[in-house]
This record gives sequence, structure tokens and C-alpha cells, in this order.
Amino acid sequence: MNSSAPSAEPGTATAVDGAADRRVRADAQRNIDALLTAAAEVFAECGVDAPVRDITKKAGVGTGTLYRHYPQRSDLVAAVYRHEVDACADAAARFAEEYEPVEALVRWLERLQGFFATKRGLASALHSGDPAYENLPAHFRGRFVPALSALLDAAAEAGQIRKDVRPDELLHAVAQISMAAPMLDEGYVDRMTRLLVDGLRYSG
Amino acid sequence: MNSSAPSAEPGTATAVDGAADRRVRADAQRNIDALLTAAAEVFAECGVDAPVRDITKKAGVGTGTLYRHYPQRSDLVAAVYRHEVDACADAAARFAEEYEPVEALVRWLERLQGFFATKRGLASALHSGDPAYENLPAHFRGRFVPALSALLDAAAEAGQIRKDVRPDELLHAVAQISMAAPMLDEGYVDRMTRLLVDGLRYSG
DNA sequence: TGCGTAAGCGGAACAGTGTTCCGTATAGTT
DNA sequence: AACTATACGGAACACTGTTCCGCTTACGCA
Repeated sequence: MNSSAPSAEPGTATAVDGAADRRVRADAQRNIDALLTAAAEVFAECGVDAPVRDITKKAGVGTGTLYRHYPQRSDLVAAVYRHEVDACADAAARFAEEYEPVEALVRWLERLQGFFATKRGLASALHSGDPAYENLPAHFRGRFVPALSALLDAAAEAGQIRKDVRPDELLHAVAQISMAAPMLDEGYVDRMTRLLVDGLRYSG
Repeated sequence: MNSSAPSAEPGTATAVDGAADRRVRADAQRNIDALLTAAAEVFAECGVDAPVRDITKKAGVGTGTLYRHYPQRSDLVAAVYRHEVDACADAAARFAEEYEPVEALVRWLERLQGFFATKRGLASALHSGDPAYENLPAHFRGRFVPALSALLDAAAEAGQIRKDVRPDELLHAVAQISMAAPMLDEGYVDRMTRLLVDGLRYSG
């Protein structure tokens, strides 16, 4: 659950995610957690444009409480996003332990694709210029590229896939494919992702 | 000024752009024109998320009038977009008459780039799933690909550029470059577009 | 244990959206 | 000139994000 990002540029946002910064009252931490999980659920169901009040209601919290911890709506969005990026990145290490290299890779790509599935509307937000989103892309790459890189290396080491695929490029491709969702056939994303993995297996 | 699109799928939107469909009162047509130009200006300055009231005020028209002609805000956005796509596409034929092949091509690509410059925020709207935007991409391609194709053919015919560049791909490239604007250096778009044209000239 | 207080809470109120409604004005016809 | 379908304007409505402030409570300290 805990973030593993090295430094969380101080002064940008307010809320405390994991470790204590300077003594946070227990009820406050409880509310922050409730908001984070409620927001994640609401965003997944209705997109990132869901009304703030839907979230506070689901979290059983007043709107004032939300704005105490996240001064802007976009700060909450960014926090949820970081939180889920971290969760997804951490899953890579877990899969690497539990499964053999290629299966770990496949499972993680599915997980990654699931991550994108709950992010409809965020791609637009990213381009909005809101400063709250400014360093989300960097966090995204900073967490995902090493995670994918490790999985690829392990599979390549075992001689199960090619060695000449750059993790950042594969990541970008999966992201592009997963984002293009609307007006496209249901299974499109799955098929394309699978195709990429098969491509990795091909030794030509 | 007039639209050249063949069929304007009936029943989708309401407002009359150019030719009369079934007798439009003179004052109504006047207001539609005022709205269209006012909206274009406001969108260019503030992006497509600009408040409706800014537009009606600039057009000297009540909000009710707007909604009479464009039942939804997005219908107005779509109408302005189509209008400007048409204007830009028509410019291609004009340039082809007035200038020699390559200069006509260059001038039109600049014009196209100017078109994208006034479209900040629309890329996001396109992905929003609003049915009003559903066939805008098709209209975009339907008008721009032939326009660019003609310019490329003429220049290639005159032996001034290569013949192996697909208009749809070049169009896509210019669009991608022109959309990537924020957080990038000022002259980036110009430099990249120019680079593409120089690439066309190169005969290897 | 009990107290004082800073930290935190809730939700009513505010400001700014898109959209609807309806009484009034008028273009085009007879 | 009179008549009426069409169109107009802008106040009012519903729904946003955000602020404000009186009340509550967790927690350090006697």
C-alpha cells in the first residue's frame, strides 16, 4: 500500500499518504484513507469528472474535510493516481516472486491494462495544464519503467523472450493502446496486448 | 464560407450553416452567423471550455437564442469546428491557384497549423464520448486528406518533392505535432513542420 | 485521571457553470 | 394592416467546485 517514491516534493499538496510527516491526528488519517479509496471507486465507475459530493458521500465525510486535505479537486485526483501507480508498480515485484518470468510479465501487463481501464478521462486532464498534474507523467515513468524493465530482464535472462525491446517503448505502446478505447471493439485492448507479448516471444 | 460537405446527416443538430433547408427567418440566420463567428473568436482565445455566456454576450444575443439553434453546448462547438475545417480545406484550392506548387503546400501547412493552434482543449473533448463529436474526425479526414493530397500531387508532378509520402500520414504527423503544444518550447511546432517539408524536398 | 486547546469536522452558503422556460417582439404572409 | 408561426432575451433552475465558520474531538500535559 505504501508509496515507494523517493521524494514527494514538499509543499505541493497537503494530504498525507503513508508515513507520518509531522504527527497526523488519527481521525484525520482515517478520513484521508476513506477519501482515497472512495475516490478510487467513484473515479473507476464514473471517470475522473465525477462530482466531489459523490466522493465525500461515499467516504462518509463532509466536503470541508476533503478540501482540508486536498485544497483542489485536482489534488485528490493526482493523489489517487499516484496511489494506484504505486500499487500497480508494486504488483510487479510480487508477480516476479510468485510466477515464472513470462507468466509474471503477462500477468503484470494485464494488471497494467486494468490500471488504464479505470483512468478514462485522465488523459484529457493531463493535458489541461493544471499544475497539480505537472509531475504525474514523471512519476508514471519513474515507477513503471523500472518495474517493466525488471520483468523483461528476468524473462530475457531465462531465454524466453527477446532482449532487444526497450521497456519505455513497450510501456508507451501499451498505454497508447489502452487509452484508445472508445468507439473501438470490446476485446481490442486485450488482443493488441496479447499480440505484443507474442511478439516478444518471437525469436525470428 | 459555405460548407462543401456532401451530406449533413439530418436530425443530428439543428442550426443552419449555409444553404436554406426549409426557410429560415432572416433575423435567425443573422444570429446564427453572429454566434458562429463570436464562438470561433472566444474558443480561439480561451479554449473550447469557455463559458457559454461569454459567447452570447460577444454575439449580442440571449442564451435562449443560442440554445434554440444549438440544443447543446457541444453542438455549437461541433458547428464551429466543422466551419473552420471547411474554411481551412477551401484555402488549399485557393493557394494552389495563387502560388507555385511547393509554396502553396508550405502556406497551407502553416494555415493548418494555425487551425490547430485555435483548437486547444478540443482533443480532450473529442475523447469525451459526447455524440455531438462522433463524426467530427471523419469530417476532418474527409476534407483535409483530399486537400493535402492535391497539393502534394501538384508539387510531385512538378518534380519539386518526393512522391512516396502518404497524405493521411503527413496530415496525422502535423496534427500530432501541433497538438503536443503545452510545456514545449515556443517555436517547436514551426520547427517540426518546417522539418517535415524539408524532408519532402529531399530526393535522396 | 481530567483539562485545554490546537487540529479537524460537517455541511450550509457562495460563485460560476450549462440548460430550460416563458412572456414579449417581429418577419413574412394574407 | 392584421395575423401568426417563428424567434428573441434573460431570469430562473439544477448542478458543479470551493469557501467559511461554528462545533467537535483527539491528544499532550498536569
